[in-house]
Amino acid sequence: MNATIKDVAKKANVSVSTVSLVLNKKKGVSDETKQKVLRVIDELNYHPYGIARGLASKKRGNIGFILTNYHFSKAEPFYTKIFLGSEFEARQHNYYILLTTVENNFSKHDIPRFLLERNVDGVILAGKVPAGLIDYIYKYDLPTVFIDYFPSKRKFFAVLIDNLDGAIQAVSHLINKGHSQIAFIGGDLSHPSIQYRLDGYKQALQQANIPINEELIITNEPDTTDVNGYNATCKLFQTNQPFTAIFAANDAMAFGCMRCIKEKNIKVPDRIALVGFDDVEVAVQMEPRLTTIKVNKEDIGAIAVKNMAEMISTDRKVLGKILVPIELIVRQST
Amino acid sequence: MNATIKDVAKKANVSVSTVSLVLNKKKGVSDETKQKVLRVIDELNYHPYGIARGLASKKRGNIGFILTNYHFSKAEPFYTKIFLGSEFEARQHNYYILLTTVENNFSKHDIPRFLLERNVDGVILAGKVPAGLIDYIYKYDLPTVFIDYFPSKRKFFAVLIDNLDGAIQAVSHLINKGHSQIAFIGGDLSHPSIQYRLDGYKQALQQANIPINEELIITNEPDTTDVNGYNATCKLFQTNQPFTAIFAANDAMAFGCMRCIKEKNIKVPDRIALVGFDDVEVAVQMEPRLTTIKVNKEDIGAIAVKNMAEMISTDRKVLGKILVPIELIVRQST
DNA sequence: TACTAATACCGAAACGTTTCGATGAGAATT
DNA sequence: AATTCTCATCGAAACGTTTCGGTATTAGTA
Repeated sequence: MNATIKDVAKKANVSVSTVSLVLNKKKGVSDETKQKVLRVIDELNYHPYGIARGLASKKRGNIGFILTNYHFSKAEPFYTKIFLGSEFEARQHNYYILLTTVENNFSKHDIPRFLLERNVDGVILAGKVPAGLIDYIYKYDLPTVFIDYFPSKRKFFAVLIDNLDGAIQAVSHLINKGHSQIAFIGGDLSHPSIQYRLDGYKQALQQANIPINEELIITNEPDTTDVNGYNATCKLFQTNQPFTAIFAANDAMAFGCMRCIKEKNIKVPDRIALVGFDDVEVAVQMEPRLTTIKVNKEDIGAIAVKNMAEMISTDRKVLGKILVPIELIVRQST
Repeated sequence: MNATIKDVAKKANVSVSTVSLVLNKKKGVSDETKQKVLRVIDELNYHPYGIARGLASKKRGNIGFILTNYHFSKAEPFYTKIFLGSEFEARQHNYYILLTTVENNFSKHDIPRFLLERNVDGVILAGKVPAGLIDYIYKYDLPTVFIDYFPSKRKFFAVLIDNLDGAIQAVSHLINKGHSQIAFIGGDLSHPSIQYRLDGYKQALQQANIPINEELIITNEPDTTDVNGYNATCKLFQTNQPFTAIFAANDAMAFGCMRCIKEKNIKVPDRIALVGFDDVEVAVQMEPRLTTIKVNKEDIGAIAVKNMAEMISTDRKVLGKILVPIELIVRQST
């Protein structure tokens, strides 16, 4: 039904291998034959059969993209956007992304099928994936890129958000606005990103010679969700420490924070200014609109794929971290 | 490096074809040899090489998933959730989803590569995809499933939201709450979904013997976004028609609607009740929380894949529409 | 007992490419 | 004139499966 390379060869009066050479833009074909072959390819509307190509060449043309179920089904499409960025970039390099989600409680029975069937040339791991899975992948010795997370005791290549710089910019912005009593609400310090944001908060204060008031740092929430932002803010008010601004570890917490502030009938930004982190969609829908640190999520995915493509083509592993720059977005809440 | 079917055959003292039979659970193998082969497979940690399998069997084990760029990057992950549902269901049936996004202004140069390389056994098209692409796919004669959209002049199989029923339930709910002056705000009636929601609105009123007041129906917005919801609501107030409830064509519009109402310092639900459609994430974050019609997005994707898997395995095309049931979620806005 | 049917298994072709070593024709070097 | 080199092209193996026709072996039937 569909034309094969044989049909092309026959019609062009050359051998199959010559057609293959033309197809793969390899040298050793005269210009004349090349043109002839290309013409026939066009006439027959021929396109190489991907799977046969893969079998012969050992190249799959696929990149596996693994994230946890939890990360993919979360309300804010943070990782989804990263994935989208990967998808776009992948097409530039002629790769498909095979996406799979894994459960947090990983067992050896849910090893992604694309690994078992050796269906990918490399793997991108986004977010905090189970350690068991990471172990497994390292055995395969496949090019691997981590996103927004990295394994503690291995060599790796990771694309990360510049959390430190983001936090510094956020807090410096508040300082420039005249604030000096600035609170921090966060949670889950075991996640490197949150720890860096706290570090940045402290550094910014130090740079401005503002003493750090530990009572204004609320970090004992279990997670960085809306509800925890609400709770942390309530706790903050209970300390009775004076403050005029809050830096929330992410937008979700900022959202909960705002709810708490509104309940107390306090005006934002008049009496309290608020800055978030991530620039998720809801940040714009907040009332007043949230000043925050923008992370270009699509870029992250694209960078990951770009490096992956390079690893695959050069056949050597890159190591290290890439910090993706952030941007301060000033809106109404400060 | 990796064990092949030959290795298994040799070690189990059987032929390659026998191993293949065991692998594919076909009959014609004695229980004894089957056990022997399975044991060796386990010992060698053998797993068939997907690509070779595909080449020999003509089955690809992939399903293409196409949506427009616009639909994938939109704020609310409506289609993303559908995609996630597909992904989960696909794994149940041992398929991969190859996702690709296409531009709205489609040209023959951006035909998804998985079609050119014949890398998929079927295609799922989510949302309003360019007609040119649809034409192309029909030429391939691949199993095809549409989601939330269908081509006007072709035979097709589609998974759709039960918009009519949803609208009837939404409006009936308002009527049961004692409302009789109920407005409708919508836009883009050319999209079948919105038209059905308007139809349902009218039917519900008729069932309750409430006359339809055309002045309370605002549908001349270009699209169903937040901003348009805001504008439509402003227009509604300008008509000076009395009303006590609004049915918005979707949650995004309901969100804009709420903004407009709040600006006028009108209490919801005390003076005006509000119902949306879709149950997107922000519906819960609205203040007051939005009563709406819940659409199970993951289900939609799952149903699409389930039917696709069936089409592929039975090798015949199913035609018709599947209406996915909806659910009224009563929250604070009514 | 001789023939047929069913069962378990095998060998080899086929799937559509890439790749590598071989070949022949000219051109360049000795 | 003989030799080597380069270049364009080709033939065939290889990739790892599935599948189909064939063949012993055994069981069943007349």
